[in-house]
Amino acid sequence: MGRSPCCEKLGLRKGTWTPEEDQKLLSYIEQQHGHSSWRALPAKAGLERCGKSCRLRWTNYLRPDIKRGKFSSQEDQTIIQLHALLGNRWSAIATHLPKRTDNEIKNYWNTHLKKRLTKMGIDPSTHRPKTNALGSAHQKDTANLSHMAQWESARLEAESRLVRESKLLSLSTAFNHSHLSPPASAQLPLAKALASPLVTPLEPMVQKHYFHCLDILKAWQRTWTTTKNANGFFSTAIGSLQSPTSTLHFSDNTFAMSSAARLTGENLPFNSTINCEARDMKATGTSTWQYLDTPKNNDPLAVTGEKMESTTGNMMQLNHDVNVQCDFDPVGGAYTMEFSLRSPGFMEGFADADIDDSNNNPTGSYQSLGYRWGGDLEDNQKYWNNIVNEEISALGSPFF
DNA sequence: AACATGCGCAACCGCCTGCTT
DNA sequence: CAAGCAGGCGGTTGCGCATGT
Repeated sequence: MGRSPCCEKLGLRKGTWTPEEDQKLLSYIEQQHGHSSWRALPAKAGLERCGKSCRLRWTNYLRPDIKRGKFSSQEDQTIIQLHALLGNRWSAIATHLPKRTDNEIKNYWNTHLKKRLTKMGIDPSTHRPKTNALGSAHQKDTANLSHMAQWESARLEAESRLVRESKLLSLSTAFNHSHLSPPASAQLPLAKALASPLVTPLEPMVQKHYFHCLDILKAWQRTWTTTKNANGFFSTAIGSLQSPTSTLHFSDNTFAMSSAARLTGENLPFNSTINCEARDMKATGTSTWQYLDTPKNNDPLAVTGEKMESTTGNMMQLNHDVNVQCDFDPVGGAYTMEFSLRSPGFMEGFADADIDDSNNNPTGSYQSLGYRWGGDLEDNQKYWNNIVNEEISALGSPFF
């Protein structure tokens, strides 16, 4: 059906706004009537503009809660990471950068960040290193970004799961909301949930999806480091972990989401034991090890996983063994391994791995030190508040 | 000094979704 | 149920300014 442009009416001004026009619009909205109806606003405010133009001018420029000026390096990083995760969903990205508009972020991406990534040898659309154009040293420099880009696949999986969950939920009374009638919620785009302004209360179920997504972001923003000690053991851990700031409890088992914790390094374990510890939750599912990169000699891998089940409880011990076997010579092989857990709530993992590769039959252990999963709204709200207060570096997960 | 080129960004355009009638 | 309206979103344009020749 579409909608005809509202500026086609004769006599309506277009182009750059004058200070006088700005003042009229500002004065009308702030001191008189707000902006309940953009279409009716221009005439009432004495502006020869269409309502759409007024709305854009207000939201992108005149609104008092807009931060203008140079983007900080932290904002740069956030935009790049979010773009890798969300693509060109500028409104969704803007919700994670307080006081920045989607239009400003979009412009900044197109004029600065895109070029910067290109210079670094990163394809700005895929966030992967451009192939065949880089030396190994450069590849190392950009490995982290490549690693980040791998989370995109995890995100897509999570998003598709969210859509499936939404479909199921839409059949229940839980989704009885005017904005989410069954046919609409069955196609609930995650981006819509993300794009919802925080000042507008989200429908509770959508809030859960929203905060789960933030959890993904949080996990994704961590960096993994792998070091090898003097005894020939590799130790892999997530960096910058802090003490918990709140206690989470898991109140329902509605959602099935996955977390993915990745280990990156060289000559990582071939026979591994995974010990998972969780609390206040019921976790069922299958964990898998997966080589994300092709081993050096392209030998096939034999990966086995065991189904795990646990019970609920205040303090639950979840022991789970996974064997990862491969039959290629590990020497010189560099690859990435993925360990994923699926649970009723979102989990993000923290793990430590000790791998002994000092003999010809390398073994090692991979021990999870804690998980954080989707909890109730209040706790997640605290978490979100911390993010918007730019305190992400001081955040930690409850059980780390 | 004059012109060309590049850049940044505000603003526009067209499409989409959801709501109302 | 269809049509129209309002607002939101992402892609694109074009103006103004800075820089280069």
